[in-house]
Amino acid sequence: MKPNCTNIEWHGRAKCTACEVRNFALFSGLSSQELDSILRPIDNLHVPQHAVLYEEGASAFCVYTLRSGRIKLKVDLPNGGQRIVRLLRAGDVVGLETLVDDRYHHTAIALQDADVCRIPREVVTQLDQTNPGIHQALQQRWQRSVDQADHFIVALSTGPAEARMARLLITLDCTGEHPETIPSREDMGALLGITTETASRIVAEFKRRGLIHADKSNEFVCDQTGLSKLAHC
Amino acid sequence: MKPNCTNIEWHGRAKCTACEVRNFALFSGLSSQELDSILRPIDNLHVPQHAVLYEEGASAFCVYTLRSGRIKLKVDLPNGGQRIVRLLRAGDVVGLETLVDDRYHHTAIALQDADVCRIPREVVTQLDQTNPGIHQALQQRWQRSVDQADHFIVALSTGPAEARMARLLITLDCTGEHPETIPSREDMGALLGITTETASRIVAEFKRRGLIHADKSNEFVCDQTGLSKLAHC
DNA sequence: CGTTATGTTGACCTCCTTCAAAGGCTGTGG
DNA sequence: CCACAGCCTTTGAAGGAGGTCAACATAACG
Repeated sequence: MKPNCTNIEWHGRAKCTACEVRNFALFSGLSSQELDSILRPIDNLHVPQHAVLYEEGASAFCVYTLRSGRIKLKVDLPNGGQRIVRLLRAGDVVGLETLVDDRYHHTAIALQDADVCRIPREVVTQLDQTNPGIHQALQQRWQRSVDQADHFIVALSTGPAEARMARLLITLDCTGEHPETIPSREDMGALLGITTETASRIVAEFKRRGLIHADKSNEFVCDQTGLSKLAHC
Repeated sequence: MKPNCTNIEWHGRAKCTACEVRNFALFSGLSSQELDSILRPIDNLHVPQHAVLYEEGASAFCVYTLRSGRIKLKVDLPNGGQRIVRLLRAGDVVGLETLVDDRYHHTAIALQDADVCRIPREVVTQLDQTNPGIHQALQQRWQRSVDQADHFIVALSTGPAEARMARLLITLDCTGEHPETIPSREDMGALLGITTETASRIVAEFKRRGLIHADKSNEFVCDQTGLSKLAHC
């Protein structure tokens, strides 16, 4: 997790003004001028796979925008296990609770190598007050969190394990054009509220039925239509 | 569901300025003057038990503040069943998605007779722009929705059914001082992602073990400490 | 007082967990 | 380059938890 933007050497620094995240992320409503004046305290971090971005209960000073990669938000259970409550991808905001609470509510871990923009709380709150566009964008981000959480309840925590797994794979959206890295069986279990073994069994069975094709080491493609039949049960 | 505030006859109309909701709800940052100028378009509705406040997918023009009673947010499943994704009580805001979307994302139904304040979207958005206090309050409401959704994932959709039920009863917070109306077994099933029968079995078993005492018709009190032992499994 | 929802209980069977072991992949050191 | 360790995945067998279907009890209601 090494800083980038604050390092003048970093070639990506200049790209921030033309950052691809601008198009869908928090700052889409800003002019280049405004963007420049804010950019200084914002830092670009690389989060290697399995690295912890922040820990549940830790002091929260920053919000993050996910530029690439995938991040999971998990909560530790009293019995030693863990439950994943959110799965974030490029364009999602991480750690919004920073704006109203001084502690993070989850532990954020990179599922794959990820790039994030670290934004101090004050930057966001200030922009929020001065710029109506940001304000609207923030509300949308918040609602998106709610919608994603609801999806975890309705789609990933309801019904038999096989249907949940099918819905998870659909959620991951791994078509031929967009092959994705398949999560570990342990993570899939924590996502669906089932054991690692059951997750393994179901994935293995899906492979046998031809619903999943594991291309390379851990890239995979899946039959969306076939899966959606199972999802409706 | 009959309007109150707009009916000049209604005696509760005057109470709005001294509304007990003011203390914890959306308008806690407002002066009496400001409050008065806005109050006109706001209406107080009574929602009888089992009545539908709004339906999933319906056009969303209003946000609601829950003054009393309890409201469930549910989603219909493709197989005919249903999943409850939120349980709201006095002070909670209902239908926040109105501010960023023109459709409601859930169906809102009163578990018990409820009183709500109906607030047109424009009132909230306008206040949000002019009054920083409202702005902060709104963000907190939004985060609260996220936290409640997360609680449904972590506490009510994780682990064996008995532990989930124990956590649900703890969440309902029915001590001796605050006896609560126990939800129907069907609703408990939809809350926990289990069948009505299993919900019934567990509740009956809890009664036998003395963890729940059903006082009156459907008021009940429960042994919080006894339940929390089961919750940790 | 019959009729209809809602709660309770039983029997059976499926699904999932648990415990255990074997196979595969990766990295490391000899 | 091979051997070995460590981790993850896969698979098996057994037991338990929860689903399903059905009967019955109880409460609510006209």
